[in-house]
Amino acid sequence: MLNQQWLTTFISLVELGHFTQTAEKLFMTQPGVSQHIKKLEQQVGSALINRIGKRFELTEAGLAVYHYACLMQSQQQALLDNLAVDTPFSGECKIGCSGSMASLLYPYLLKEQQNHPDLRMYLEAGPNKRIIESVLANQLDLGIVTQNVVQPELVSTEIGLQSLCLVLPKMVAGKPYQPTINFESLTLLGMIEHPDAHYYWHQLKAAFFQAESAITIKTTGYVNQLNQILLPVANGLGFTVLPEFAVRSFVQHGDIQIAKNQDGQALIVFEPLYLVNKQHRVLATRYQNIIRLIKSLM
Amino acid sequence: MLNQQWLTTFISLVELGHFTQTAEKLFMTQPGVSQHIKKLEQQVGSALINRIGKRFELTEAGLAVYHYACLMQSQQQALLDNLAVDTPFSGECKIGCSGSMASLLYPYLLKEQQNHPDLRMYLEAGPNKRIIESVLANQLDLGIVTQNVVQPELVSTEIGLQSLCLVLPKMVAGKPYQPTINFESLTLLGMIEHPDAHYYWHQLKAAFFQAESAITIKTTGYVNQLNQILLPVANGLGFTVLPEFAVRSFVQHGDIQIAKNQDGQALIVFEPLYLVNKQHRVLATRYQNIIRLIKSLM
DNA sequence: TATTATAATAATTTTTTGTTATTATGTTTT
DNA sequence: AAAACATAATAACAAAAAATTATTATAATA
Repeated sequence: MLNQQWLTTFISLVELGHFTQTAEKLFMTQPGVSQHIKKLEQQVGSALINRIGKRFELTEAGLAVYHYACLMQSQQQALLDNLAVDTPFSGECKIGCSGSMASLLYPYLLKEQQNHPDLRMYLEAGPNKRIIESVLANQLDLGIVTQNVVQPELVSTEIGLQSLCLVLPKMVAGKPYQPTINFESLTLLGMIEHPDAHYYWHQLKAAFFQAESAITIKTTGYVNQLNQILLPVANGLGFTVLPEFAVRSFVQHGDIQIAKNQDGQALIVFEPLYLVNKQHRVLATRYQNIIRLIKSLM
Repeated sequence: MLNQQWLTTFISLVELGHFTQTAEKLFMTQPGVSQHIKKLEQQVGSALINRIGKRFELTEAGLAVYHYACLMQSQQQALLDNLAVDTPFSGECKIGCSGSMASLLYPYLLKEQQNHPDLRMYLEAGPNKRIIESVLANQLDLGIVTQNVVQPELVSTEIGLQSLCLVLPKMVAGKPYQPTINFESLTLLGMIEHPDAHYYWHQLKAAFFQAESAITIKTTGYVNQLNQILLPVANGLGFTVLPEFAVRSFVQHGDIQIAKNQDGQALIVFEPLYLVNKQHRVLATRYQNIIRLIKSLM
């Protein structure tokens, strides 16, 4: 790797055009400057300056290295400036959660960013598994998941409950569809899949259809855009399982309904939400505020 | 400045997660790795890793420094790759010339770039003086000027002649304008200025109006966009002086005419064009081709 | 619990870097 | 044109930095 100190010397030399003056400016001796340049030329593998008597002219390579050196210097300054601060309202917040959680959370995060323009929100929606992997790989600092992770590298804190409900069409093939369903009718209707559908369905099945747990349900569609998952349901093409707040924000609310069991009780299960972060990475101060915001929303 | 070698060690450490393995990979000993990290932390001014027993976790600063180090490495690779090659058909060509010359030259330069996609043409139009300054400051490698520069830092080679002509409107205030002019009629008409107008006018005056050289001509307009200089002339608002090829490429050719003297001879002066570059900077190979192209156009 | 593996520390050697003194060669001044 | 001055290269030496070896403490693992 190119020696940065030599690059610094080279910058001064180019700008002053003078070995002795460069030495004075950098509190070193003139032979030191000569040495730095010579070594830099060796490292780079080509002449940087063209010596004309006691003056010199930059070579093609010299000009390129000069520009490079200037770039390095400014980038390093930027790095050091960044490292110095750990303020509560600036910096990048890298968070991951499910798609439905993202659509709930993102507006609030953006509002936060508007209030504090030096914050930069980076929100990634994905399934539990990928979020956990990303947190482990330092690509995300904070994850919101529905599983209580047991890995020793991670800490998880319960922050609240989310209610999952089974969403049905109001009409199927032109006829009203009964909200008081049984497992067989679901089997006939089929499921609209989405990234978390399998996991959500598993939760619901465990709560309400323990007996039939072995039977698999046919899939009648797949979308991974949250705001489009309920469209096929509204069109009578299948049922799906989603968090309640995601269902409430659906526009064509009249075309869907939440399933009930024989007693008229809504088919809803509550599942805990966990905040996940790496055990030994101290979260930056700015996350305290974000965590408070997330908790207040649950 | 951050020591690049230490950064390299840090990159390996982060990626391998292991001091001993890092040492092996970089052909050094394990205490050396420990030393590098310690020194880097001192230089940066904050801890880069959080030591948990024999394992470690990156800190906020550590992650930032890791990203920085990766960036440095790729940028340096890019630099060294660039330095290695001096091929005739790749690299940046930084050339300066007058606006009119630019409009003649640019299409050919672009054609050259299309034939050799690794070439990058950077053409700057400006007055002689600025071109010479830019060449001196290494912002341009090659200049085309109309003055035979005498500075010892520069070399200039004559490459041809350019013909300057005095352009008049066909009509002024609804009446045909006589192309056989004298100095007085020009004085009445006024001049449309552009960046090189003064210098061009000086040349023409010296050739045809030596007696009246002290008299100044009023200015009736100014544009620095070459393709718009002749518009006010076409509208009868003034005369101007331009290279002949720039006049020929003007669209509303019917609205302008080239001045003649009493003998019916066109008022044209030839002025030499010079290629200028720095004496002690060896031009990259790619310029040989460009110079050949320029000469062929003259 | 014993064994193995890993990283930190201290002491020493090696390498690198910087300085002084000197020389050769340009620049400027008279 | 000659003398005075200034500048950069070189060589020899001193100082500082970095790498290694040997050792120890401690964590991970069988």
